[in-house]
Amino acid sequence: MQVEKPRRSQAERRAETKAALMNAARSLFVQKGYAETGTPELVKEANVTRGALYHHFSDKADILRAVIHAESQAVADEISAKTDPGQAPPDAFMHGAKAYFTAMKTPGRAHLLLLEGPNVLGLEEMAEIDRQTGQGTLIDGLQHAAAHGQLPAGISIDALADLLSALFDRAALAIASGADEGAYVTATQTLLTGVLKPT
Amino acid sequence: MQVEKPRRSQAERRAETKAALMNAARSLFVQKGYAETGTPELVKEANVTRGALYHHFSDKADILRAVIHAESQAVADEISAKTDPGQAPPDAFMHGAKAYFTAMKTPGRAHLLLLEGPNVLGLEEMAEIDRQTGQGTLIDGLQHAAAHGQLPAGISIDALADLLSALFDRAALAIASGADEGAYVTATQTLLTGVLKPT
DNA sequence: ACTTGCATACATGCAGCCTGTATGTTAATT
DNA sequence: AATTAACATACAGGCTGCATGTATGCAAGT
Repeated sequence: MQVEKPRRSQAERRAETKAALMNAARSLFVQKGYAETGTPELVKEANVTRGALYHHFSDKADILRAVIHAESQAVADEISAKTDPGQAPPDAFMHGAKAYFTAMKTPGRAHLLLLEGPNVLGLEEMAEIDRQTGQGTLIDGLQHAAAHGQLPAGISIDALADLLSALFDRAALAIASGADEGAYVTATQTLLTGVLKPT
Repeated sequence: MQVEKPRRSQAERRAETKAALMNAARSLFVQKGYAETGTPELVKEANVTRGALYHHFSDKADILRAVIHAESQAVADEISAKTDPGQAPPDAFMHGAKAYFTAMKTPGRAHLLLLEGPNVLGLEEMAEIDRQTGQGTLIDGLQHAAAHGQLPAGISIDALADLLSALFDRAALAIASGADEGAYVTATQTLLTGVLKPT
């Protein structure tokens, strides 16, 4: 019995172990939570050693950072794939929200992006990641709506975007946790149409 | 130099050390965060030993639980003191929200109740604490509004309450973090009046 | 083509800290 | 005086981050 050693290039080797670590991390962080997952258990699941882990990532939080980043990117991709860029503001928000809800239904994703992420990395860094991946879609949309006179005068777009963001997140989390999707979509829609008055 | 030993009753002694521990915990958890505060540091600040800590609390999270509970109770008390029970739903929510924002301005309170609490104890337990202290004011208010036909037909009160709760929390956190209070109050009001249509 | 030197990608071992518990001690209550 | 509550002290286990050791791919020179 000889274990085969398929001579891999450094780049391949590197990519494979990094992927193995991130897969194991995603799985365990979702299953048991970040704090309850130790690095010994993590590397065992990934079939590498702790040395490899600390070679690829600066510390334990850095793995979560990488996982979160990938997950956030996936959400942004899913949404932009299902979103029509030239859509009128009244419906555009609701379509975007639904796409967001759908993307967040991917198992474990809501847990990672809405719970573990903010907990470990903090709200500021999560906002920064959102900016890098999602490019501040919400604020753009609101500014567009404001330009068309569909927002009440004198309202702060930043504050409104912040509140709506919290709203969407909570809805996504509830839906992903098995709550009645229809109820949350309806409630979200009601709140949205309440601020966005037609031209 | 003789250190005085003021013969205290067991009840006094117990209350004093417990208070010292909770004060130290509140201070350090706010200053450095829960995870970054070790029990050795905590007991040093409280001038007791780790033995006392584990005599009064089952584990580290149990101290945070006690602090959170007290803080949540304080919020509930402040709000109910400034709230008129027999107020019409259109304004009642906004007055309640403002009272909530004000109560949450107490230094460290937002950090404890909206960040550390959910992180460490989880959303479910936080909801349970809210139920015990705040007695589900929001849902009551919404049901009252619905009974007077001030809510859109077919909307889920539970879902709406959940979303509004997330909204208020985010606003409170932003305000407590130094954001422009007026902007958030206005945005909150706009969203609220959007769902609550007058009779 | 082959070796020589080097950098990359890990593996292993160690030091420090932290949590929870078990056991010991003092002081109040009965 | 006996008992029990309220601590204090000591210990075991685990986990993180780093420091050091090793092997493998790679690139250059000859």
